Parts: sequence; structure tokens; C-alpha cells
Amino acid sequence: MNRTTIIRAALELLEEVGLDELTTRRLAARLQVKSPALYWHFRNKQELLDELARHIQARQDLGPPREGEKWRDWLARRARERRDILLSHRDGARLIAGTSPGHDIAATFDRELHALVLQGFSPVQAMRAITTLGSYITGFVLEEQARHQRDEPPPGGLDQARETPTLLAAIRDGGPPDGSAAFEDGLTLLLDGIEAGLRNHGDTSSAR
Amino acid sequence: MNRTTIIRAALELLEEVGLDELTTRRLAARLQVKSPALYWHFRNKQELLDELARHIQARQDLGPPREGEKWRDWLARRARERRDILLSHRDGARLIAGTSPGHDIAATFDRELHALVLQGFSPVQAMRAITTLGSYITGFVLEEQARHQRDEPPPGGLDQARETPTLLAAIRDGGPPDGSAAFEDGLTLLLDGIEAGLRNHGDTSSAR
DNA sequence: CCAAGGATTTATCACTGATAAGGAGAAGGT
DNA sequence: ACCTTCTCCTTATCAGTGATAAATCCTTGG
Repeated sequence: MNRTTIIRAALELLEEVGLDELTTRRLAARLQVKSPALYWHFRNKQELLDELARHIQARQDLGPPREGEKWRDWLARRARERRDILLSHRDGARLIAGTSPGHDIAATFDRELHALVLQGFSPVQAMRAITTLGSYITGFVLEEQARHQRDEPPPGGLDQARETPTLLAAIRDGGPPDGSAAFEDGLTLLLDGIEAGLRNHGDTSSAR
Repeated sequence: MNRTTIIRAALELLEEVGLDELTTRRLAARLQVKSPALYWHFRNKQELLDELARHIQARQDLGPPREGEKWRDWLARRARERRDILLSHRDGARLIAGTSPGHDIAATFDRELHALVLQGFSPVQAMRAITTLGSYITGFVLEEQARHQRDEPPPGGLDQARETPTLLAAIRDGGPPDGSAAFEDGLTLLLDGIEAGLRNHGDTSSAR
């Protein structure tokens, strides 16, 4: 039994019982072991959760843009993949939001910045674009999963027809405030904003 | 001793010890009372936290735009105020992210949507604008406060000068990825995106 | 004066993350 | 072959958590 087998068992357990019920005892029981055994491999539970989060995020090495892929399509792919990863694990957003990024993330991050610089971004513009997208995705999926956990039905109460007419009209035309459609709309907003920033401050050439 | 005095004490305690150490026993001790007394006023701790979150968010009744205030300035004010509110309470973002919005929020939300519709938004556009801003703000402050909690110094290590040159250049020119400057940049991105969406799909007249 | 109810305490539960001390067992030197 | 050492796990235990049941205080109304 080593760190990776523990992480793998923790991932399975996370899907079954959720982050709140992911206790050291339950995890140990699943590994046919008593709970203090885990503390030989991990200093404390937070260290285990950090590694869990890193293990999940590790799949997010999308790599640089494909040949001929424009920044907009690449950032959109990146954003969708990140949301999918968070959604594919129970309490994924909450888990990742509570952990520190880890040092090797910086290298990946730098490569992504560089890819954008090659397409006309200044370093600051590239950084703002990616971090802003990151905040949006985290916040979006966090609320999405929180709402799903307390299986809250989308609003549409009959008594609210007169109290919140505009809201109901918006939901009728555009669907609930979570789900892929809402995510895509917010993503479009952000990408449009990034594009506008490029046109205003950017040379027509490449990195300034 | 009623609900509101408990909430007030809980707010003070939150600032002093943070969300993780906000236990029922500590809160009871501050009120000169034993912990089970709280369960007369609240069904469980989550209900207390929900009311705490609502009490904090209640200050966010910015109201409709001022006379002559354009939607962009209004949304910017609204976003900054929301961030300030989250920042003004320890673990504010984490607290709010984990709670359900509450029913009376819907009415405020509808008023805000209506204000945007009056300035040329469709209901769906208004909803997407506000919810996307909300996700961004939540995600941003969440990471901001998490980083502050484990007082993580902004990156800039000497050994990273060759591993992450673009990242360091971005930080040199634009400052760290949290703080007001970064928030304003992301906010501008979003507002620009909203503006672009209005120009593409909107009539030049008012609500469609 | 006493009954009723609101509000709090005492006692206790099941459970959590964590630590200390000790034991099984293979590795490896002599 | 023996003894030591190091790795990995168990047993026992701790302080602290949210929560519930039962008993108690105290004020209010009949």
C-alpha cells in the first residue's frame, strides 16, 4: 500500500459518499486497514486532499493549441474540459477550491501563457484571460454542484409569477442558471471580452 | 436571547476565529450559555450558517441604477460592492458559496433584471450577465481569501526565472493574480463581453 | 397558588482527526 | 545463525465536534 493506491481508493470513496463523508476511518476500512495507518503515508488529511486535488487536475494538461487552432477555440476547449473535469467528480469544485495549486502547476501555466503570447497577447493579457476564466469556472461549477447536492429544483413556482416576472421570462427563454447552456453563454461573454481587450490594446502584430 | 443576537455574536466570532473554528460550543460560550441552548433557536448548524450568509448578503441591496446611470457603471458598482462585502468578512466567500440563496433573494434579483431590461437587455441577456458576474466574483474572492488564509506569498522565486519566464513577466507588469487590480481587469473583460453581446443581438431600441 | 409553556442545563451519543506506544516482519550486516 | 534496524501497521486513547433526550429553572396567565 503506497500513496497512489490510497489516492485511488479515496477517489472511489469520494464518488460514493461525497466530500463531507470522506473520513479517514472510512477510507482506511476500504483499504482493509485501520485509520492511523494512513498517517504513515500522509502527514494529515489536508495533505491527502491536496494530492487528491492535484491528481484530478493533472488530467488538465491540454497542451498548447493544436496546429492552426486560434486562441479563442483553444481557450473555449480548455474551459469546457476544466468544467467537465470538475463535474466528473462529486464535490469536485469544492475539493479543488480548498487546496493549494501545487508547484508543478506553475510550469504548465507558463506554457499556456506563452501559447497566448504567440497569438498576440501581452503577458498580462494572457494571465488575466486565463485567471479570469479560472475564477468563472470555479464559481460556476461550485454553485452548480452545490445546487445539485441539495437537489434544488429550478425556480418556477406559481406564486412567483407576479413577484418575479422578468426572472421567469428569462428562464423560459434561456433555461436554468446552471447547466451547459448557461455555461456556454458565460463563456462566450468572457471570450468576447478578451477579444475586445485585444483589439483595444493589442498591436496587430504579435507579443509586444 | 433571540435569533438576531445569536447571529450578531456569530458574526463577531467569525471574524475572530474563522469559519472552521466557528463551533457551536464557542458560540454558546460567547453568549454565556451552553451549546444545546442554540438548538432551541436553530434546527441545526447549517440553518445558522444559512442565516448568517443571508444576513451578510442582505447589505447587497444596491437598488436599481441611479438616475442616468448607464448599465455598465451600475454593474461595475454592483460587482465591486459584492466583492467588498465578501472580503469584509473572514471566509466570506466560502461561507456564502456553501449556502442556499434564500427565497427573498429572488425578488431582488428580478428587480435587477428588470433594470437591465429597461436599458436594452433581453431577459436572458440580463440573467446571463448577472449570473456570470456572480460566478466570477465568487470564484475570484474564494481563491483570493484561500490564498490569504495560508498566507501564500505571490510567486517570484529565483529558481523559477527560467522555468516560468512568461508568468514572471506578467506578474512584473500586472501585479499578482489577486487583489483589486486583477479583479478590475477581469471585471472589464466581462463588461466588454456583455457589451459585445448587446451589440450583436440587441436592437438599438430598448427591451425586445 | 398553581399550571403551562418557553428557554436553558446536564448528561450523553456517535463520530471525527490526530498522536503515542508498541508489535509484526522483512532486510541486511556480521 | 543471530541480532539490529527500518518499514509499516495496530491498539489504545485524546480532545473536540454536532446533536439529542431528559430534567430543570423561571416567567406568565388562569
